Amino acid sequence: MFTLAEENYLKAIFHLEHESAGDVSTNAIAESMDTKPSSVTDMIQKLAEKKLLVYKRYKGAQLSDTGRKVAINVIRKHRLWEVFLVEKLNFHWDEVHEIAEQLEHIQSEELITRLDKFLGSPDFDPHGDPIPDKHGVLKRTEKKLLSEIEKNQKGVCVGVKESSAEFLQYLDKKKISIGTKIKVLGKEFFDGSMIIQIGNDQFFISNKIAENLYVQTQE
Amino acid sequence: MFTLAEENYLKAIFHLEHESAGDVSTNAIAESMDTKPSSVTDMIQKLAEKKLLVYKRYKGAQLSDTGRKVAINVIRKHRLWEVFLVEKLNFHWDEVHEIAEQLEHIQSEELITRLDKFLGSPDFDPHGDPIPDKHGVLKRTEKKLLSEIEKNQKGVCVGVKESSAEFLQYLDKKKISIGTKIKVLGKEFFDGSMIIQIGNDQFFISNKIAENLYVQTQE
DNA sequence: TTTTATTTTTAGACAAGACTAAAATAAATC
DNA sequence: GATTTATTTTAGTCTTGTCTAAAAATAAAA
Repeated sequence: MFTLAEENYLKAIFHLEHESAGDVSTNAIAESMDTKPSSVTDMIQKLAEKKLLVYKRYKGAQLSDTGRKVAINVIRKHRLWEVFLVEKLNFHWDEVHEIAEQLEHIQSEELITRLDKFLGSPDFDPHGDPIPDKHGVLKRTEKKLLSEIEKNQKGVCVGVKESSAEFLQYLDKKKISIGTKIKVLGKEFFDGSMIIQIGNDQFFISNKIAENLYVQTQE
Repeated sequence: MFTLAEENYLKAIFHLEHESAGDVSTNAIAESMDTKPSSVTDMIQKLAEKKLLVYKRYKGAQLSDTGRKVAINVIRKHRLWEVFLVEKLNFHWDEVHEIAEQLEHIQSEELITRLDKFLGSPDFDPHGDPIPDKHGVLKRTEKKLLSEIEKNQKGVCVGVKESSAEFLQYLDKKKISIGTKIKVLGKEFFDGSMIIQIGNDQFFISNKIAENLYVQTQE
């Protein structure tokens, strides 16, 4: 249906639309896709002709409803494959992105339907990002940074803000992953550091960590 | 490492080399890949420059050792994914080819190592074709056509010769699939038809069926 | 051994998707 | 408001992989 390049552009534009309001600039797309602005102009003009986005010269791009649908479907596939790689093939959550970037372009509705079922229709990927359902509907999560949680409150780890390999490896060492339940036992005012409890273990974490970890607070 | 087109050419040439002896002709490749001979000439010249095959003008092509290694690796991936689709996602064996054609090009050694392990290192794909191991070694099967089996001999169904959707569906209806044990109870001389036993059921099959079903006779 | 037919290759063109260099537009500064 | 700076677009080129049409080599037939 759509080429690999087209799908990647739509996906990138979708993500950029959610990072800041308004139209997405040519330069922003170029930077996020590690390509040149002139190449981006070429492509968004083609995508505009195909009605996958709305484009005005010098004014940036904005996904159309159909364009958004395509983007969300690619993201759904990406995240489902990530679950597969981590849950079934025992990859670490910091190893799966590149492979999922390839798998997300496999064309077969039936495949994704069955994969979803096989995985138990997960709502979140291994990084805690929500997986859109068949109709593109995302489970809305009220996720906060761990640093925003008050003393004695609990939360479930649902993702990370900055996903550098070093940070993910730190979390791995501390046995923190998606679904890990965290309770804030104490919070230091002057530097934002915390004492937290995971299972029966209690330990200290710095503000830098707490500001990069998303948790979902229990209603 | 290699492009999608390159991998497909190498795979096609590998299969053609096993269908008949000698160099593989330009026309044969073109036909098997549903493309034009001139396109094939272009590509095999490029592949020859990359030392993936040996090519002499007007004399056809022949895979080099490295070319064969690449082809076998693609076939390994294709067949492992077919096992995954049938065993884990419950696809029918006549639905998986197209999807596996896409999945076979996913680039990640680690992925295939883990997929193989996850599937229990299968020796055969759902069509009964052998799956090359990590080093490209194929389990040698002494497979015969069912029509070649003598009365009172037994065999295990390992594959089909012509895999048209109609034929595969016929087999499905008769509950014949890979691993099915078949015993020849009687053989009619003049038309080659047979009475066979599968489990506790006995039934009649025509020569046309018997000539399209591969079985492995027990040593 | 010519002639004819078939196969294969070359030459030239095209689409997708990228690039560089230069021009056009918009934003920022004086 | 004029000018400098940054962003975006155009024009032209390149690579990959394909095609058509025509030429060249091989194989088959007379």
